[in-house]
Amino acid sequence: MNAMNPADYHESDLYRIRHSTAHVMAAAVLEKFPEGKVAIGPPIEHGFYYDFDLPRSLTEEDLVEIEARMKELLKEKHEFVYEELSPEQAQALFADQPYKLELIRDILERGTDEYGEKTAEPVLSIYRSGAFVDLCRGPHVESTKEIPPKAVKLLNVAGAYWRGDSDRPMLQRIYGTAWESPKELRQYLTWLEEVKKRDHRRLIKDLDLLSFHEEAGPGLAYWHPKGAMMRKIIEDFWRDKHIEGGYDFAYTPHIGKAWLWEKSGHLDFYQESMYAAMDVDGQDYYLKPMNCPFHILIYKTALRSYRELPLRWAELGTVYRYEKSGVLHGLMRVRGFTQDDAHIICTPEQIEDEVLRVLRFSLEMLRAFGFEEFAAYLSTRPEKAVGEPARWEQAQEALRRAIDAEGLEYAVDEGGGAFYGPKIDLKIRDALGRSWQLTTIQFDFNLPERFDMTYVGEDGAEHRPYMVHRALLGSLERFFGILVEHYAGAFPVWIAPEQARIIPIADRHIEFARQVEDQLRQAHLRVSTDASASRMNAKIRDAQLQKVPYMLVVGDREMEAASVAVRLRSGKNLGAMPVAEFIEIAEQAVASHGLEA
RNA sequence: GCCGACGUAGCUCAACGGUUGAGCAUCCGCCUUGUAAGCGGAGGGUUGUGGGUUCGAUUCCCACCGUCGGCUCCA
Repeated sequence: MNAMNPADYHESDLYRIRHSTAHVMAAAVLEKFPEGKVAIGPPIEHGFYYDFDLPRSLTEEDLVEIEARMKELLKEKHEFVYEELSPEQAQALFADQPYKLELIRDILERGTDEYGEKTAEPVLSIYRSGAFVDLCRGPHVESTKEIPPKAVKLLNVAGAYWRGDSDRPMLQRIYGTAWESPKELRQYLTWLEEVKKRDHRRLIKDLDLLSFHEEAGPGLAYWHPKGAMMRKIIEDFWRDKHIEGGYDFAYTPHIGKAWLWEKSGHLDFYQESMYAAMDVDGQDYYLKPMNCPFHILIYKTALRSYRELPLRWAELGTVYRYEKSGVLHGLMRVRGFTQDDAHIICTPEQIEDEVLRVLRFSLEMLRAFGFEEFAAYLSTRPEKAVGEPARWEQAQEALRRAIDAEGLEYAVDEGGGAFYGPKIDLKIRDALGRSWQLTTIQFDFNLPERFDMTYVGEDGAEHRPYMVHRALLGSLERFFGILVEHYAGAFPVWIAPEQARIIPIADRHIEFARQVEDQLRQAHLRVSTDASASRMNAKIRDAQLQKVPYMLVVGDREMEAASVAVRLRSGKNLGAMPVAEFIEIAEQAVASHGLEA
């Protein structure tokens, strides 16, 4: 399911098919609910949707019915006929469609199309197909005969605000998908099943990695021993890399007085997403939503010289944010999480080198975890911003040059930066072709000002340092969830919580199995022996389901030869080999960060 | 936060206006096994929580909590 680039997609036949299918769906819905109001219905990445204002909530059965009716309509082979209208004609045609009237007003007054995008000149165009007519800029297929009915499927219903505005009415959105052929639809549905199979919320349960507890608070993750082992491995690797990368570490508290958050501005801007204050000896304390103010306090414990810059301070800092209940999603969106945070404090002259260094560092880190495809996003100065324009300019240039130096493809989000500074975000593509934002590298012209951070320059005067926040993996929880889905739980050997499982065939082999286990443990492999009463086949099945990379079967023959019969979770059987040889193979896999071999 | 759906044993799911069932897992036996489930037995749920309707609710209604699909949001 690799995505086309947006411009190509917009011009494609597939786009037309989906856009037209959305119209056919709207036609079917209006037949069923003649009093229904229609909003907008664009193509999206893997299909289309259409928003409706209907007299009642749609059910699963409605969807089945609507889909069946759509297929009939498609078979009737309606032409899509384009027409341009005068404002009066358009208003008359859509007199009982308030959402369309609003769109017409916008097209005329704001020069935008029905999706709110700017257009060259306002044109009120419609497409007729059968009895259905919709305000629409197109493009569409010539006729519904271009849409194979068996390549169309409705997927689900969800609520969606009119114009995406939470102050406006909630509409019902029907999501559907459409393809050029039934075969492509089947492939897409298979892909959706694969997505579901890899869902980290399922896998963290099946693999006994983490849990959540309703009784103890939503959005708060509990790391079980196996998940904790993996996290430890990730953290150890992360720390070692940071030492090599010239970072120092900090540890800071989890709570701080209101003063800190007033000073940082968090209470002004983000209070609604902070956990409520707790009263301690008559003072308000808050759980930290970010680590930066703490690092700044450390910075300010000394008069800093330009000679000690750049400072690079990293912390796996656990923060708490009160995310709205409806947005929590497994490990991907939680209320308590650990950022792989760092702050770089440097002089203006150093900024370019530092940015490039971070970017390279990030790519190296992400590659180590098996991600190979990256895309960069540069977000620049918004209308409302703090900090001198010259600094913004310099920072943006530094970011741009770093991206160029690494040869990354990137998109610019003009005016998309935070009010306090420009940033680069890096997205990775996972094994299913989905992209996830991980790394963020953000300038901050706000906090150094608010906390009056300074350093003494060569000239003996005080200067304001640059400060860059960066998180490479983002949050450990979320990164973990992404890793789980990327590998479908079959982690590379170096990360796998259990690298090898020894499977004695009969009880008389258990003692030998323990000896082997001990040898492997001495070689720093994570290993266990399945001494249960089950048969070998059941033990293998169990290890397979737990996605253990190496299964070492030991029976009479192995005991005789002091060997292990190595089975990989891929199903491949390497046969018997001396224990030392297996250790070598496993160590090789660990060192290469690869899968079992 | 908003719209909709859902919440039954550790897990996956079934059933029902009238004293909840299965598979897997667990425990106990028997079997001692050669590359994805050997066989038998036992234990385990005041059906998310709190109200209401009813002779009677797990089932119907309301509220709350949580989960799921989205929307808004994501410093």
